[in-house]
Amino acid sequence: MQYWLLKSEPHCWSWANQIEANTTSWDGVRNYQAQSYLKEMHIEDLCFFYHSHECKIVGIVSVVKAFYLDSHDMRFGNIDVQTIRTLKRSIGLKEIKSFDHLSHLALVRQSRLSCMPIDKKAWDFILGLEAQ
DNA sequence: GCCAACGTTGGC
DNA sequence: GCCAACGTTGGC
Repeated sequence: MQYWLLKSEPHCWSWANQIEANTTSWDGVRNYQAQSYLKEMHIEDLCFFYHSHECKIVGIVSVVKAFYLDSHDMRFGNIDVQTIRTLKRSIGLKEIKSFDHLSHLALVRQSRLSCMPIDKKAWDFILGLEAQ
């Protein structure tokens, strides 16, 4: 089981859209590094759903279909994700940045990356913030 | 809305 | 294959 973070521009695809759709193809990733992470994802992996611009994690989705080529553009591929749940409270980038032991995250180091791994330790810690 | 930090393109 | 110019993303 691996953990990830997926960024979405809320004006394009918001958490509300995700809840309504329940299952959706995660397409439109056009960055080489992000694509390579998509390829590494497996069914049942969990992903934070992050709103860019608002800069906060709002929910959790799971991978329900592994990497497959996009039918319209064979140079790139997608995965499918399913809504798991909304976080009890959203967790902002500012808060994440306030912890030194989270400074290694690509979320902090590579702001432009839209799809990235989250190690289990960081995943558990961030989820723990939810209850506070 | 601005701009830093990338990624991409194309002329050489 | 280098790199200048340009385009894009996302945090602020």
